[in-house]
Amino acid sequence: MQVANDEQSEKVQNARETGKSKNRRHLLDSAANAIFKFGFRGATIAAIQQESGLSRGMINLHFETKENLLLAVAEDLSQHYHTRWTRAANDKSLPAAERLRAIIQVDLSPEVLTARDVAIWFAFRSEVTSNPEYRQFIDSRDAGFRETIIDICQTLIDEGAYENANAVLAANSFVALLEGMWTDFHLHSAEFDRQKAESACIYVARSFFPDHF
Amino acid sequence: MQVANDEQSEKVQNARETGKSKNRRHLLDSAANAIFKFGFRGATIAAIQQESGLSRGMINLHFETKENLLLAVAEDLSQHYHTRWTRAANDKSLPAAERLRAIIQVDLSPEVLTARDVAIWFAFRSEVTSNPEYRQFIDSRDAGFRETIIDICQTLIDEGAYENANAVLAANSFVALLEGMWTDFHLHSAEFDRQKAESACIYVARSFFPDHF
DNA sequence: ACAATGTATGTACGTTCGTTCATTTTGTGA
DNA sequence: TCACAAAATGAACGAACGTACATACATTGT
Repeated sequence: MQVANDEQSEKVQNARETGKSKNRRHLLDSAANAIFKFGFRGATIAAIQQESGLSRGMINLHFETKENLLLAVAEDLSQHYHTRWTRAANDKSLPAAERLRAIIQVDLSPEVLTARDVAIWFAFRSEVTSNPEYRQFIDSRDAGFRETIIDICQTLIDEGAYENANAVLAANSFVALLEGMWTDFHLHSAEFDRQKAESACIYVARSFFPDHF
Repeated sequence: MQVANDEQSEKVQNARETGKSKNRRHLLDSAANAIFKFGFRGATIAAIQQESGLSRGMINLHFETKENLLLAVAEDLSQHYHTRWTRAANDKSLPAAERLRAIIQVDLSPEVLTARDVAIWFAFRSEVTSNPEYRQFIDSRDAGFRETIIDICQTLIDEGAYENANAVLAANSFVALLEGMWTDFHLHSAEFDRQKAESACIYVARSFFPDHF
């Protein structure tokens, strides 16, 4: 979350404002760490405060309520992921096959697929049925992501003139495949091998589009 | 000589014993419902008690602690899933391709893939990093599952003499694919279509093993 | 330099948490 | 039938929860 200044173009932050936004940022990280270390249930005000090293009242000063802080963590995570995959997917100079490869690589990169962040994804997703407010943030692979993959698959099918191919089915498979890799990483992060995961994804891509991969 | 048959062999349940185990079973379901309705954090003693209609002390009587009850819920869920997929996978009379199809179908069936159970899977998985005791139960697709899929894939590769095929990569893809379908179902249960999900899985299977699917 | 204003602190408060346990109810065996 | 034991109950407890708020500190504009 960016600091909302009066003037959108200029960032004339005084020492006071920079200090405040710095603490806000620090609280987001501390809350994320607390969720990772102690789980959703263990991420209490006391735990987050101890993690941050700041004072107890800080959370309510910056976020009013603890729930608002958690929502801000989810939003932060969502934005972080969104900027990464769109950066990889929207490089129109690359051919479709390379864009698909780039999306896969980003999804499995140490920048996106971290033990902490994936644990937090799971935490919010676990309560999405009981707390619908989380939905807007946890649905990282939203309609836009899926549609992008569909477009790429359709392009590849057209380029390769593959018979009996189906862009929607192929795209759904890819989305599920990537989700499943995240799950595997979350549950077996010690044995997880990013290279093998990528190989499996490319293996699927080659099966779908043998002339491209 | 006297045969010691009185103990352990038969379960002559009293009305008292049946009543107790009935309440235990009821508490497991009530706890599961509470997790589904209110999330892991909202599944308090009070919530579970209200859900069950039983008295407050019941939980501690049957499970000592609330955490034990949660562990029992995880164990119950794990066993339920395990019996289902093994039943589908171990029918040796079926050819390998049909066994793979059966596993896919079970995984996506209304018996296994329910909104409540998947939400509970996510709940326990979300805290597996902070509470290692959960690991033994939440790893539904354990080594046995993966190895079974690998075996099936290897059999199919041998049967079809597919070139450039790799059983491990194919199996990892299938496991991730099924996990991803669960995630999709969890996040978009309203729009989720079991038939389309199965079609996507079969689409992958056909891409891997065109002579079999 | 100095009010004014925004930021930071930590104690205090009411609520809710999980657990305990004295009591009541129910089923069992003699 | 009756003494006994197991099962079930719910009020009571200390601990931990999130929040409110009086206070202290730091930065700003004049």
